[in-house]
Formats: sequence, C-alpha cells, structure tokens
Amino acid sequence: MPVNAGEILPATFFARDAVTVARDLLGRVLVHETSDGTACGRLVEVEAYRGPADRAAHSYGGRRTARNEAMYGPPGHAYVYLIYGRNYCFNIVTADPGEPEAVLVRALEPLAGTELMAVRRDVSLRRPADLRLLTAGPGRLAQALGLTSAQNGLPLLGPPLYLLAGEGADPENIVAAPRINVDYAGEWRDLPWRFLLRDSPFVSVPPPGQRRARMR
DNA sequence: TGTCCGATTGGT
DNA sequence: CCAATCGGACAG
Repeated sequence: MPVNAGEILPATFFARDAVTVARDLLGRVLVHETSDGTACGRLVEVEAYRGPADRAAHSYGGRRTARNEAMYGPPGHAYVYLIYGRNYCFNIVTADPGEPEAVLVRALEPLAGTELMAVRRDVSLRRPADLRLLTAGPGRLAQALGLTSAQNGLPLLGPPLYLLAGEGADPENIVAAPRINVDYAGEWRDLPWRFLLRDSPFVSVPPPGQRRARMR
C-alpha cells in the first residue's frame, strides 16, 4: 500500500451527512487487505444516498430490511449488496446510527495491487488504458478489490478494510452531476449528488457535456 | 409461496 | 440496444 497516503480516516469523518462525506471522500484511498494480497485505489467518483426522504435510496420511506440493515448502523461501516445477480455495489455508511445514509463508490484510480485486480477481474493489462477495466464502475471496483456480501456490515476503520486520508481533492477539480441509473427516483433523479474528479480518466461516466479526461 | 426487478456490465 | 442472473422486496 502507498506509504505516503496518510492516516486512517476515523469514525468521526463518516459521522456527517452523506453529501458532505461524499465530496470529502474524493481523493482519499480505499485499501483492502486479503490473504491474496492488498489492493488499493484513489476515490475519483462517488454518489450520496440520503435517508428516508431520498427516493433513490434503498432507505427511502424508512424501508429497513435485511438487505439495507447496515445503512442504519454506525458510520464508517460497509454496506455491500448484490445487483442484477452478478455485481456487487460497495457503499460507505455515513451519518449517525438510525439515520440510513450511505455513499456509493463508483470509481477508483488503481494505485497498488493492479496485478491482483486484473486476476480478480479476469482481464489482461496490455496498455495503460486497460486499467480502466479494473475499477471504472461500481461493480468492477468491488470485484477488483474482492468486496462481496462477505464484507457487508464490516467496519472500515482499520485492517483489513479502511480508508486513508491521501491528498484529498482540489475543490476546483470536483464536479457535481446527477446520479446514474436512478430514473425511478422522480424529482430526486436530477439532484447533483454524484461527485467526480474532472481531470480523472478513471471515472465510470464523464459528467454531462464533458469528454473523458486523457490518461497521463 | 409467487412474481417482479434492480445504485450494472459486457457483448451485439 | 439488450440479455444475463439471482437475492431480496413485497403482495397475496
């Protein structure tokens, strides 16, 4: 893992509303250590999902089920669920216990453990651009980091699964855009609660009206 | 118990 | 553009 990525983010970091935490998470570093090795990446795209009022959220209307139970738990824990029977989505629980908010991690910039990620994803890295196939998209990054329902509800406050402060993000470089694939959410569909780094080629979908940033 | 469907991905 | 694929949500 990167030695200069700073301290582990403490529980207090996550004990804020999901929109605030989402913005603050950009530029941080997610690390997962397993017996197969360590993989980590810098967060370049996230989405905030807020409590009962947010029609796009699994906790809309106060829904509380076996699946989304982790959203109601303490901040700084994982909420992982299976979607379309094939992909996992990795979320970071925020806000106080009982307030079901979370941040979906939508894309990472691979930093270390890329070989391990490539094996898990079953892709070959022939050119630099292939790195996008590892972690550009929520299902992809979950698979690349070995995140499944086995991690659902686990704390993110230390090994084997945690976040490092990293360099953070330049506010000028942060773009806010509507969330992806929440057409069912009515008026909540268009809220700019997807946050991404303008200059990152590793985002899943560039913001409206912008071309994908070039790889350097 | 039965039916419907998704905070996605990859191939046509 | 569309099929894959299955656990969970919800109605009855």
